[in-house]
Order: sequence, then structure tokens, then C-alpha cells
Amino acid sequence: MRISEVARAADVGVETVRFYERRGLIHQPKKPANGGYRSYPESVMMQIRFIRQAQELGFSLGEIEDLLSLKSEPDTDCSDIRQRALSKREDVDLKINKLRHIRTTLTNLIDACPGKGALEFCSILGTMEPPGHTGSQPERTDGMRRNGTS
Amino acid sequence: MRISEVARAADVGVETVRFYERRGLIHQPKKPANGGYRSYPESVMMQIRFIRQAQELGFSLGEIEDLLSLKSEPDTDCSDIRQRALSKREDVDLKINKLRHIRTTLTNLIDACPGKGALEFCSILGTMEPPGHTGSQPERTDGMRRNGTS
DNA sequence: ATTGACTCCGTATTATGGTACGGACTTTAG
DNA sequence: CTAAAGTCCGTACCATAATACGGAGTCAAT
Repeated sequence: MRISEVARAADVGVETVRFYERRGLIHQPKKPANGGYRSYPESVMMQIRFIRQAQELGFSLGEIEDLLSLKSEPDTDCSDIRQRALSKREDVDLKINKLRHIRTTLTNLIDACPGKGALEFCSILGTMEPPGHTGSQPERTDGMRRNGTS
Repeated sequence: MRISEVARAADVGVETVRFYERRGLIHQPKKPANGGYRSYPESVMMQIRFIRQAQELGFSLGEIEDLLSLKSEPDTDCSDIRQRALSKREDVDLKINKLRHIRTTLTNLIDACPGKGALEFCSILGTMEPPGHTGSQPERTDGMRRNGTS
């Protein structure tokens, strides 16, 4: 496959493919020694599709790099890789749980809604309180601050 | 509450609070007529927490604005709002499904891994094939291209 | 009343994830 | 052979989501 075919098949732009190559997310096939265009294997397209999937779920390219590297690591001891997979799975579980919470909230909203009328019942934010802590956070005196993406 | 307290309680920076105000995501309380600092209700902190939650799940600030507006819409007929909630719930379901797919893949990887040894089995990408289509996409002749976030 | 911490506000800078563009080269079709 | 379309590559630009900064005002304690 040539780059534009890969791009089309993965439903991204050619520029995006190149961008992923530069980022090191996917491997850039080398140019044939006799000159001409690069030839891409199907696997690259698969990888790109995977990247887009993961992105839609809130993984950053950096995190995706991690996920992908689970596969391409040199064959040292693989227990470390297993560890990383386990930890990633926990991340995923967390995300799923949070989504379920949001889903429940939406369902409540939908159920509460008669289909017409006023909107006091739309206490979406009241219901939205994050699971896990009900009150305020424990004192934080230091200047440190959230980062989100580790 | 004053802005820094809100920020601390919501675990974000003061600048972020102001950024959300400018974006119109949260309401900025007006300054007391007699001069001085703004006073924030707890609800603002709740909204910010909600925003962060939703963000972690891959919603953009624009989408979150949508979600929030479900609540604060003028009290016209609410069936439209119900419609939007339903559609958002579908989005959420989709996200959950995709996460489950990723989770399954990770589990396969973990199960396949003996804990030590070589890595040929780490066919993470083989397993990663997105659900729903097995082969290549139906021809796309036009120049159009994916966008992802509507 | 002065100092230090915090607020307010505008503007600037950063990081991430692309997208666009221009010029040189290659391939393919006529 | 020539032209159109596609590749290659570097650099530039864009939107999003913050984060930083500087100067002026405010508040609270000493």
C-alpha cells in the first residue's frame, strides 16, 4: 500500500499518517533502495485505526505510545510488560466506571423528563456529584496542583 | 467562597477557573456593587468537578458545554432537551463499548503472558482490530476526511 | 499605614494534535 | 515526452486547553 491508501483505509489524512510517523507512533517503512515510494504493510493501517479508537476514549498519544510499546518492546523479561498491561486495564476500568456514572445521571435526567414542561427537575449537576467523595477535599496547603495525565 | 477556594476545592488552578468563566462554561458571579472580590457559590465548584470528570472521559469542553446546557436551557419545551440527553447517552454507550473492547484486548494480552519469556504472543495489534468491520473500507473517492469531534 | 497575600484582567506563552503549504522528486497515463 | 497526480520533507500555521505574567486594585493583620 502507498501512504494515501493507508490514510484512506484508516480514515485519516496523509498528513496525519506522517505526523504519527514523526511522533514515532507507527513505523515508517524505508524507501526502496532503488528509489521510489515507500510501501506500507496493512499492519500500519491497523495501528492507525487502533490509535484513533484509543484517542476517542481519552487516551493521549503519549499513553497510546505506551499501549503500543507493550507489543514492540525488546524481548527482555516480559513480566514488566504484563505489569503495564495490568495497570492500563485498571485505567480502563476506571474510565468505564466513570462513564457508567455519567450514564446513570443521564438516564435519571431522561426518566425525570416528562417530555414537556419546566426544567427545575433538570438537576443534572446535583446528580452529577462525582462518586467517591461527598464533601470537600482535605486541606491542601502546598502550591501543587492537579495534572490529570500522568 | 473566593476564587482560590473554589479552585482548591475543585482541584484546579485559579487560572483554570477564570478560563472556564471566559469560555462561558461556568457563571462568573458579579462583583459586589460596593467593590471588592467576587463570591462564589459551592455550585460552581461542583460544576468544575463535573467538567474535569467529563474531560477525563474524552468529552471536549465544547461537548461539556452541551451537557451543561441541558440543565440551564430557558424553560421552553423540554422535549428537545430530552432528545439531546438521549443522544448524549448514546455517545456514552459507544464510548463504554469501545473501552470494553480495549479492555478485552488487554485481558487477552495479560492472559497470554506467562509472566516471563519472549514476546511473539504479544499480538496486541492483531487482537486490536476494531469491532464492526473486518476488511478494508468501501472505496472513498472524494477528498473528504474524518473529523471525529463534531 | 504599610506589607503580604490575594483578586482582577488582559495579554502572552505552552503543549498537544493535527492541518496546510511549497518545492523537489517519482510514477503513471496518454 | 509530457503532464497530472501522488510522494517526500521541512516548515508554518491552526484550534483547544490550559498556564504564566504583569500591573493595578483590595483585604487583613500588624
